[in-house]
Amino acid sequence: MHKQGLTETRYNHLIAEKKWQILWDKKKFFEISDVDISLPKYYVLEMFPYPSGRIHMGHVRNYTMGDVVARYKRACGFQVLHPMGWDAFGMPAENAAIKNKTDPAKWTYDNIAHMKGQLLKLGFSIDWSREIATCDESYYKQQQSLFIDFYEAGLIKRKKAKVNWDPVDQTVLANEQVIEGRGWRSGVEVEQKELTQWFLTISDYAQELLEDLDTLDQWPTKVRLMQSNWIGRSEGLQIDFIIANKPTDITIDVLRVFTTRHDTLFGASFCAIAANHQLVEQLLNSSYDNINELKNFVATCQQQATTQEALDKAEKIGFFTGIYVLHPFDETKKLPVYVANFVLIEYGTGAIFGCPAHDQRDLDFARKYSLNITPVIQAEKDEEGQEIDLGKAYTRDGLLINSDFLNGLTTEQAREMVAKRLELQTHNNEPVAKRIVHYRLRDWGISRQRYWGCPIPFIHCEECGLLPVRRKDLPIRLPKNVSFEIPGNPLLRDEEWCAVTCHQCGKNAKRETDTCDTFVDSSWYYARFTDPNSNIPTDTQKVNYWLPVDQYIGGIEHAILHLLYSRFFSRAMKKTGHLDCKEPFKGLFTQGMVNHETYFINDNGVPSFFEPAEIYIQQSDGKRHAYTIESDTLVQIGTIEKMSKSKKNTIDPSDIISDYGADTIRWFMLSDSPPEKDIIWTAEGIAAVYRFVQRFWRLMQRSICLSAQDSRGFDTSNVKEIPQESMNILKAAHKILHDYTQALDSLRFNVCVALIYSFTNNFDTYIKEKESDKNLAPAEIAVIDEVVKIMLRIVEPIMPHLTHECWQLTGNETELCLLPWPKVRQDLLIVEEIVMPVQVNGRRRAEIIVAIEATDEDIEHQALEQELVKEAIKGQLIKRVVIVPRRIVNIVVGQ
RNA sequence: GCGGGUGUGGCGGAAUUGGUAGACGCAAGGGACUUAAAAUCCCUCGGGUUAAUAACCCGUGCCGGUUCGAGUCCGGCCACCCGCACCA
Repeated sequence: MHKQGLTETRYNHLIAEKKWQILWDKKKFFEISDVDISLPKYYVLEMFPYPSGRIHMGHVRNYTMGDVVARYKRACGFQVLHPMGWDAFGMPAENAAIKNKTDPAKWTYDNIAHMKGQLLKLGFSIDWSREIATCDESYYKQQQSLFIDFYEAGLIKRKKAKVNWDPVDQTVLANEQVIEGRGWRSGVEVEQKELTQWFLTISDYAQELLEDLDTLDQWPTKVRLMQSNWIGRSEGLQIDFIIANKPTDITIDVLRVFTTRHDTLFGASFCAIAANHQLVEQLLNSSYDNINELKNFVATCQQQATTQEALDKAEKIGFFTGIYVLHPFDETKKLPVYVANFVLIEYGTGAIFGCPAHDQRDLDFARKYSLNITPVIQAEKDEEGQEIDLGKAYTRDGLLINSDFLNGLTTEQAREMVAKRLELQTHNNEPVAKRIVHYRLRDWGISRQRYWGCPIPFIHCEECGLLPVRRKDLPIRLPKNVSFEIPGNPLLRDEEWCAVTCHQCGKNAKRETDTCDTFVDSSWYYARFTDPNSNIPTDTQKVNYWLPVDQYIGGIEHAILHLLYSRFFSRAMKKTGHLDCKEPFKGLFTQGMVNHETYFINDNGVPSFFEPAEIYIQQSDGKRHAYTIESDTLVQIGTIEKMSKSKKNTIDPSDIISDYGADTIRWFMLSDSPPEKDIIWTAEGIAAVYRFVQRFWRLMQRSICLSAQDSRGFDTSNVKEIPQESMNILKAAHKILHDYTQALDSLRFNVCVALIYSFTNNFDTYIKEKESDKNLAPAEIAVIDEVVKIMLRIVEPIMPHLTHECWQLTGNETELCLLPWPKVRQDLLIVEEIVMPVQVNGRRRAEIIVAIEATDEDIEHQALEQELVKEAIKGQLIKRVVIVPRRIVNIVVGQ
């Protein structure tokens, strides 16, 4: 291209993006076929998608961030693993099958094909040769093998337990999948059922999972905290209260309670047990007098709603059993035992002692049943010296009162003293109390009574009992052509599939019909990516080279579920010899959502929503008004919310890619908002980015046109021969390179974007001046060339197609994405002169330009010379002059 | 209730971690080019005093403190957001 012959062209994203995507794919730039374990590695991973059918903006934002990191790290010399796969098992495929009478497998693989096509158009630098879907036989075969290993190592158990049953989805749910008493998918209230289920023994790892959170210094504190709360460690005391008047037919002679407030033991005035406590069960099966009343009460408790509002309003009610227990320090004191609706069987021992003065629930209860309220902690006085409100339980620390030998001790000392004494006290040769650590974390129930999941590789033999399938018989494949017309688990009804011959005794046996929770599938996929075709779950050498994942990126919604399960899985896989790292994700980044405003009309109090595509916006008297395109009806502009089908405020990424291009959408996703915060999608915003894409293209065309002139081999390290203006732009470019690299290292993409905008403005001004200059000096040509190279290289991770297209204009042979990251020239960051603001008593009065080597005396002298400074000082005494090197001058004056 | 976070123009947000608050982008207003539109380019844009793009005053949720100097640190409030929760 020649300067005179230049006619600026518009950048055609449709042609350019297609061209580069084909080339990258053909040259396999992003595939790692032969791993060189002597190279430094970097594993960047984004949470793999569920193949719902279409890519949404959340995916685009997530994978754009990952791609920028991957491209950047490659340029920094790392061997980068950046794979993609599909979390492909799960309910939606089955629901679709029920609705449309399709095969879940076909539905899933069709969706994968479509979504992969969408992802390819975004130009992500993904190693597609490693693509896996969790519903692939080759994947779940290895998962079944892992399952058997875990079983043999005691990491999986089959046990009878109360589980959460979702009556709509007809399956069991893990505790983590129950939100406010409702199934996380179906939204209906879950029921409690006693079933024999498969459990992963995650609770054995509670302490380790908790402690090791401290090592995850590249995780958001928030996520670590959420996990810590979920594991819910509490140190307390388990105390056995001796039953004073044991009724006949009752085998229990002590009531075991758990408490963290044993310092308040002298304030105890009753005990309470859960409605489904063992003692209640025994009473119901005994010759107990009030058996009918008790039955009724238990029924009332079980009907109790578990929603938040209901719990807030629910009255504390109890039923006196007629049983009394002895106070462990004072046998003359007998505490009545109640069945109470606020005591949970799941927590602790399902029984408590109540201390009304220092626990709000106990106080409410005590008031209702006229039980003693004895304060045992001296309440602090408030600011006005008033005793703190007695209507409320005093739950803070303080000094002990009314507590015999504990009087005067602090709460902490009292706890220690109580524990010590009760540990020594015995009943039937057993210590009355034991210090225990209780965790909220329960074992992870993974049985699902569904078809579209990984079959659990076990058989039930009438003779031999429960047996794992032999390895050589793996995988246990899902049956094909299954009917979904009857509700419930199709596997259970498939007699042909269920019937097997026991490999041990040769008799008839039945296949296990439960499948794995899909969270099992996603708990180890990051390990499988390191060698997706291996005929064992992981290739030790490869998995240990690549793991841990250096940067994992995904949504905060997985803070507990997926991330906790994965942390457990890596430990379990370590124990069974499949890999050698405890923590699977070294760095974690949780990105914000993509939001959009909503449009609706009020239809008799019910909002009826419109898609952004159905709406146009007009401005009048400073306000925005929305109208429907179809009929010009005025609609209301609602709140800005997460894009969702129900609010119809979604934008299809594919439409944006065809209208504006992948680079535009990628740039938009990273601009403005910090990556951890939500971003607001606007039509104006995306149009503005597109303007920038065109502007950048024009600027690069013009710059490359200038730099194409002969620079006669000028070397820009000859700084003395570079004219001032060009020197300034070269320095600015290196400063941007420096700042940009720093921002990228800390994933502050929005700052990167702003830096590029800013520098583009400067460079544009500079190029305009140089274009009017007929005879550019070789030094100037060389500077333009260097600046263009830096710009293109650093923008490439975000807008790879556009920058490759520009790079092609320079005539360089090597593809841009293969070039190393530019080195910051430290000599160019050094400034000779600095602008220093001069303050008088902290108020800025003037600015001085000083040489870098200027002494404090020089600076002070120059500062005091300023007219405005003189005026501000006028008549006052200079007390002190603060000079912060390279920053600021502050003159402190006074009378 | 417990735990955590956030608060900066009309909006999204910068601010070298204690050193010129408002970078950059959006929106808005004005202008140039054009028959017109699109596209592009230029200017203004926190509030106030002012002829002024001279200078000064106020200004980072509120009150106070530390400091030569506070958006940044400390104490106390207020508001909003998120997570957990009859957890003993």
